[in-house]
Amino acid sequence: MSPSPRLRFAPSPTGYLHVGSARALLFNWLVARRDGGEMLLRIEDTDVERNRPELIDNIFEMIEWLGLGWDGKPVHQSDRFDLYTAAAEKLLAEGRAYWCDCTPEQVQARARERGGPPGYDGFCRDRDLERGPSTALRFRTPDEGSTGFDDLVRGQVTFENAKLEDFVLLRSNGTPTFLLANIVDDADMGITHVVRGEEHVNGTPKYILIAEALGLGYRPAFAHLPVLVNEQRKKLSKRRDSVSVAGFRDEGYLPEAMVNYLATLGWGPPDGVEIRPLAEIVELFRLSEVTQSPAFFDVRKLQHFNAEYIRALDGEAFVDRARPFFVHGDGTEEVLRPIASLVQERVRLLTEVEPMVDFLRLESIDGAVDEASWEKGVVKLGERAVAMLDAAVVELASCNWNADAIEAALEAAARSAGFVKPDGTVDMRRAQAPVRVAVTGRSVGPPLYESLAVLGRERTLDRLRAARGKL
RNA sequence: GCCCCCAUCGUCCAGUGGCCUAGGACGCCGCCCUUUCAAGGCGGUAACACGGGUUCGAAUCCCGUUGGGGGUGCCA
Repeated sequence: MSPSPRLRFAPSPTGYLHVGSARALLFNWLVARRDGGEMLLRIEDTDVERNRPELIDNIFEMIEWLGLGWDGKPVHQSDRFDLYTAAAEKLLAEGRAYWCDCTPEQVQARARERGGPPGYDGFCRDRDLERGPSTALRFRTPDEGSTGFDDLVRGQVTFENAKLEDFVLLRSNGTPTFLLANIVDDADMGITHVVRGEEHVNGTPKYILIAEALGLGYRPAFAHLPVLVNEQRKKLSKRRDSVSVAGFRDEGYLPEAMVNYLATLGWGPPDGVEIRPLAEIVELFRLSEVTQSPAFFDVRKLQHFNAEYIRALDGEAFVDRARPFFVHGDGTEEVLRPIASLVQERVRLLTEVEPMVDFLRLESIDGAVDEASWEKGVVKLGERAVAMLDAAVVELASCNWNADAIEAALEAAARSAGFVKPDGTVDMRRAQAPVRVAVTGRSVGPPLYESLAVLGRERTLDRLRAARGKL
C-alpha cells in the first residue's frame, strides 16, 4: 500500500483569494480527504515587494468560509528563507548556478537585438562573477537532453532542456524566487502530490531540474488542472473579472453551493448528478478523471446551484443564513418570518431576501412604486383598475384578517369589479395586479394574500386608497 | 517568435471502437399548474472544428490543418 498522500494548497498573498485558487484548493482537499491523506497550507510570500500580509487573513478566512480546512500549521515561506538560501548556496558550490549582474532591461535589449526569442541568453554563464550588490543567482539549465513528467491529468509532458533559459533562483535583493522556494518546501514538507493550475506546467521542468541538482531524490506526482476562463475564454483575472471568493460571499452565495459548483468545473461525477453533498463528491472524485480543457466559470449556473441550496435549507436555517444580509435591522426579520418559506423558494441569492420583503417593512409605499409595474399592472387596466381598487377597499375593510379571509374578500372584490371569466369563475390572474402594485409597489413578489396578512389592514387600505387617488 | 497543452450542444460535464438516430445539467423557447413571480411537471432548441488515414466499424486510435488557451518576469 502506498504511503498516505500529502498535498498542499500554496497561495500567494498578492490578491484576495479568487475562485480559481479556490478550485485548486478544493481539488487538493478532495484528493487528501478521499485517500486518507493530509492537505497542508503554505503561504508563498517570497516576494517582499508585492506581498501584502493583510491578505493572508483573507485567505484563511475564505478557506474557513468554504468549509475546507487544512492540516497542521500554515507554513509561511517568509519564515524559511534560510532553507532556500542554503539550497541556493549548494547549487552555487556545485556549479549548478552562477551570479549574474544583467538588469532585466539589458536582458530584454539583447533579446531584441538578436531578434530572437525573449528571455535570458546566458550572458553571465561563464563570467565567474562574485556575489555583488546587484547580482542575481541563476540556475544553469542543461544544454542537452530533456525533462519530462507524467502528469496525472494530462499524461506525459516533455520539454527539451535546451529550450529552458537560465532562470533566477535568488533575486539581487537576496530573496528566493517561487521556483526555488517551491521545490525546497515541497521536498521538506514531504508533499506527494502537486496539484495546481495549468499555468504551472511550463515551470515544472525547472522544478524537476532543481530537485535533481539538489540531489534530493525527491519527485512528487504532478496534476495540472485546467484553468478557469471568462466569457472571452481568457484565464480568470483578478483585475478583469470580479471573482474574489469574498465577493461571492458578500453577494449572498452559500459556501456549500460554491464548493459544489467548483467541483463540477473540470470534473463530473460518473452518474451525472451534479448537486450533491460534499461527502459524496469526496467518494466519487478521481484526479485521473479531471478534464484537460479550460472551463468557463458560469455565474448563472452557480446561481442555480445557490438557489437549490437555499431551498434545501430548513426554515430556521434559512432565516439564520439570511440575517447577516439585512441592512435595515431587526424590522426585516420580523416581517420575513411569517412568510419566510414563501420567500425562500423565490430567491437565488441571500441578498435578495430583504428587498423582497421591503414593502412589508416600510410604513408607506410612496416613492417605492416601480414605474413599469404601475404602468402595466394598474394604468393599462384603466377603469377596471379603479373598480378593483375601490372594491378591494370595501371588502378588505370588514373581512377577517388572515390569508384565507383576504383571499375570499379579494375574490368578492374581483367579482364585483367585473373580473369574471367566460365560464363564470373569478379572474384573479388579472384582478390581483392592481392590488399587488398598489400595495407592494411591484408586479412580482411573494404571494399576495399572505403578504397582506402580514402587512396589516390599516397599511393595506392606506396604500389601496393612495393608489386609487392617483388615478 | 519560441515552448507546452487543449478541441462533443451557447456553457459545464457523460461518452475510452460497435450499446450514439450522441446522454445529463445550466441557459433559452413552448405547454401545464397557478393570485404575480418562483418552484414543480411535460416537451423542445442545440454539438462530435476540418481533412486525411487505421479498422468490418470511429465522437472515441494515428497524422496534418485550423481554432483556442497557458507559458515565455530578479510575479506566483
